[in-house]
Amino acid sequence: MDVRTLCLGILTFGDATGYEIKKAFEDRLGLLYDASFGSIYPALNKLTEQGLISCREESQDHRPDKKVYSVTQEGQLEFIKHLQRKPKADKYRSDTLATMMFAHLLSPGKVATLLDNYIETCEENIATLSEGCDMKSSLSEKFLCGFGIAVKTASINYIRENRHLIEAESLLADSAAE
Amino acid sequence: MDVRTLCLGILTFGDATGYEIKKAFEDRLGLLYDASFGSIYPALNKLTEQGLISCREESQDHRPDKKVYSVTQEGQLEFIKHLQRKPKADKYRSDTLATMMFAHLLSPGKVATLLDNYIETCEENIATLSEGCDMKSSLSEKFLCGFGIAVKTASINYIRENRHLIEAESLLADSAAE
DNA sequence: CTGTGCATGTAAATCGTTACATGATTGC
DNA sequence: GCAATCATGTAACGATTTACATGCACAG
Repeated sequence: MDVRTLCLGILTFGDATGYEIKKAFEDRLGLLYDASFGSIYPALNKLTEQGLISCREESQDHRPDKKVYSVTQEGQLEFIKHLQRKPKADKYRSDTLATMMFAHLLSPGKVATLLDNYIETCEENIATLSEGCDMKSSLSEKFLCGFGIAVKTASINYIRENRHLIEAESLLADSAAE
Repeated sequence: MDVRTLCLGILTFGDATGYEIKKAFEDRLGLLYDASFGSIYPALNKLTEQGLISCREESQDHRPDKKVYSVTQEGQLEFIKHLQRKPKADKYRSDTLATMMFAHLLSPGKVATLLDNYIETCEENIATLSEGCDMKSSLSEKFLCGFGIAVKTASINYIRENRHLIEAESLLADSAAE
């Protein structure tokens, strides 16, 4: 799903400014998708052009003016139509795991450190998600949060139980290099 | 990791043509990364320009000529240097899961179908990975394969146990719409 | 007085896919 | 005869990030 579509979707939860949409990306979809201002603002302009959202300007005291966006009927319909499409396959990108494919080029110490750091990051993710999970209002947010926790927990367990495989590969290459 | 770097890495396993590198992406990294010819061939040309790989042309009987690439010493060093860098955070992109965030706009039937299909896809992934896992020669490949299986298995279990959350959200919105 | 939060935007650069272009061989 | 596999490449297009540009308010 591209930023444009996701912005439209986020606005179905209620009116918001570009700035708030950025936060919604972090809060609601942080696990899956993110977007920078450089993609959000142009996306909002395009959606407005297309009549899928509307915009009203509000001036504030002690704050910069803001543009509050709302979904139009066409926008809501367009988004629902988009949701009917066959979802694309998941994609899991991991620099660390990719690096592990080249364990034959790394020292056993480096491999161990990478795996330790990876586990640590997963644990931090779980902590953040657990914290957030209770605060979330909607069931779907709890669902996604829990999904993240489940996947990260499984990742940690797998690595703890199988890191010897990758560490062996590195050792092997290391001794061969002598 | 970008395609250029990954091509360099794949070549550390042995010489290969662009075509074979494409297959290596599928075989070794299919779970994590993929690349099209449109990115591989230009990457190989650039790496050659930079002197990180070298190229020899081989003509074949009954087959088109091919260009076989090898990593140079500089290339190997450059790649190892790249591996030392702090790996970027993992990113899990899922259209299906993102769609679930908008369950309030979907019929309960649609949500159920999406989840069923998602589980089915995960099961297919697991089957493919299990099959492949035995055939893999290197320990690191087995490790990655196993990782995929572990994550997908955890995903399925989580969804089976928690799909009621998301299905409730959809039902709620559905009844409110009446 | 410095960083953080609020608030919006543009332009350049990066990275990648898709589609096109070409062409032989092998298996069904 | 048609699809698949082998084999290489370019060009158009799309999406997104990064860096830049601006500016006020509040807390430590």
